[in-house]
Amino acid sequence: MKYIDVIIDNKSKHTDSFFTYACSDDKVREGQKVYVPFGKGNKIRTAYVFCVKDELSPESDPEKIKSAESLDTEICLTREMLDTALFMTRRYLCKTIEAVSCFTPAGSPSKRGKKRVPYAGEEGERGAEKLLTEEQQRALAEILPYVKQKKHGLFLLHGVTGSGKTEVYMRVIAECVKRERTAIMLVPEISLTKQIIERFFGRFGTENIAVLHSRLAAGERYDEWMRIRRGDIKIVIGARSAVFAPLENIGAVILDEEHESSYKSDMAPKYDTAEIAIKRAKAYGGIVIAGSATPSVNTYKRAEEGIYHIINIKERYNKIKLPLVETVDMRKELAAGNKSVFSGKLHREIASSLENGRQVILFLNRRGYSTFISCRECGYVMKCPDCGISMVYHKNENKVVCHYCGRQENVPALCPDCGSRYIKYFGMGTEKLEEETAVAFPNAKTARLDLDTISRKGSIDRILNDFEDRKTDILIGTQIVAKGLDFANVGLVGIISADISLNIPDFRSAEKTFQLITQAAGRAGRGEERGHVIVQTYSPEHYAVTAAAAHDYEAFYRTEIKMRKLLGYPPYADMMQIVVSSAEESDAQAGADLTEALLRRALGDAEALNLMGNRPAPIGKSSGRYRYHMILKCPKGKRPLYTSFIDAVQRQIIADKKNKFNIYVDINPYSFM
DNA sequence: AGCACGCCGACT
DNA sequence: GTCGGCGTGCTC
Repeated sequence: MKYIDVIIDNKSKHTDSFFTYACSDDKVREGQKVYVPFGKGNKIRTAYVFCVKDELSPESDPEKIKSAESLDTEICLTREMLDTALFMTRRYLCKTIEAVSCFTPAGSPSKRGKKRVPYAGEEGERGAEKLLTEEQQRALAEILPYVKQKKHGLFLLHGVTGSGKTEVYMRVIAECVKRERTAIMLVPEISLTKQIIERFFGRFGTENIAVLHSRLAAGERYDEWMRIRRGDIKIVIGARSAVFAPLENIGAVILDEEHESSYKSDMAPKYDTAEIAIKRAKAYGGIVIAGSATPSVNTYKRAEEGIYHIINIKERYNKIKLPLVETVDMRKELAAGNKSVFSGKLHREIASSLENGRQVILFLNRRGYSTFISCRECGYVMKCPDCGISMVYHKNENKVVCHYCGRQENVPALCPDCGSRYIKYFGMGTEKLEEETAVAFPNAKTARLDLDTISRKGSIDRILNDFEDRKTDILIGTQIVAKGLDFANVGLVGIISADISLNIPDFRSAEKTFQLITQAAGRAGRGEERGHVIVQTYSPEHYAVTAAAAHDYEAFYRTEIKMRKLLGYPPYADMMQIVVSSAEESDAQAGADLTEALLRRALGDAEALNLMGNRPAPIGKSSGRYRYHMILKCPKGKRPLYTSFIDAVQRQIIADKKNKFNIYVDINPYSFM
């Protein structure tokens, strides 16, 4: 007879703790999926074993102990997976079962006996190993000894677009496979990664790779999980959830485009993929490689501190020159009487590109509906005096609002800076841009690529194929067009407005702008001819714009890190968003007030100064529930302390069943809406 | 979260 | 009398 401590698979916050069962089957192991009777009705529920004991611990009451019903002999997690799940529970303040569920396959075995290989017949250059550039060789010389010696290490591969980072990843993975170790290749968005996947299939063979993507049916997912767990598969490719692949002896985890926001989960558990990757790799003496042309400020800071080894790749393949990036000052355009979306320069360049038979990409990053208040005369942008963040125009109330602290102001009739009456709110989306493009270039064929046009299944491939086949001349799109697309015939990239991302109400706005300009610019001139990029902006002197135009990451980083330090933003702090929601507005507000009071008491007078907000969240109502939020700025190094306070408050609130509101925490959310 | 228990009002 | 409303409390 064994005794097992299990976590029950149900959604309740009230049962998020260990329960002890007797188990007559001696084959039971830690990590095993089991079925146990639970609650008054003894309904059979799924559970996961965290601990197997021979004796009942003295504090548990033998009278109360029930017996486990049966074992699931198929599914058993490893100790490392359990430990990583527990790490997540502490770090992200999620329920243990939520963390465990990341590691377990949903569903049951696929009914269809044979699994179809999704990319069959699309094998690339089989086995073709490209010759390495000097810089790639140096990168590998630094990384491979870690793999060979089974030594844990973190690497930041900082290389411009087209510098051959993927070849470095593949060589590292080949070394892992050679040593009977495994590897995880993470990409931000699997649907935009066909080229990388095909190269991997070509190099390693389809039978050795599992590609995990959201299109997999539950049964297929289960089958893939089993294939990986059995050890049949050594290489896993996928988006962020692939970091939980049931591999053992992990030699390397690679995060390609590490700066991408999709590596932060926005659903519970709200984990940071890089942190999971590091935790898991470390357990096996494996390495983590974060690769990007525009590393996140957080990661670069950690590289400066020596936590990551930084490896630079400065040269592009075949020494293709980086594109020429020119900035157009839109204030001068207005002064010259041009009110169109196209500056004179961009208009001329588009016309001449089309004449020469070359294609054009127009990029407009219109995220959500955010608009901003700006003076067309002097470039002044209305910012919250408390938060230093751009304020957003709310049409309903006709007010200007800071989405960070909730501060409201009236719409100014005149520019507070220069007194001009040309102060206006702006809003231009890709749809309108497409219309205006059609008017300006009536002979050109245009296509639009954004969330609205790709929602239909397969339409993304059609749009991209048409562009590839030169059936369209001008491709207009949001961030999607800036990411990883590779068209040899694109000579010109126009960034319609760098100001949109610059003025979003977020402390990362400069970072996002630098990344977007750099990534979009990387789409130009991937063939033989040098590409040309035109950036239109009302803030041509902003450091994010000038640094991106000069292809100078260091210059951007130095300015940005100073600002972050000054304002106490990440990486000098963790931003903890606490959201209270309820079906009734009054309950949500009362809940937020109670949460705030409890938190202030737990934090003490000094630390409570870092608790800001407690007001309706910018998105004040979502799926019928009213939302309030507050933000706790946690200074570097105090994260365990602060999370323990929040955890205690959360438990206290949950314990009182009279409370009619929900509370959740998102640590370093990507968006504070 | 479920689910059962239990203490009140409405109805055959 | 008894059927069922949902407030309360517990789950190894």
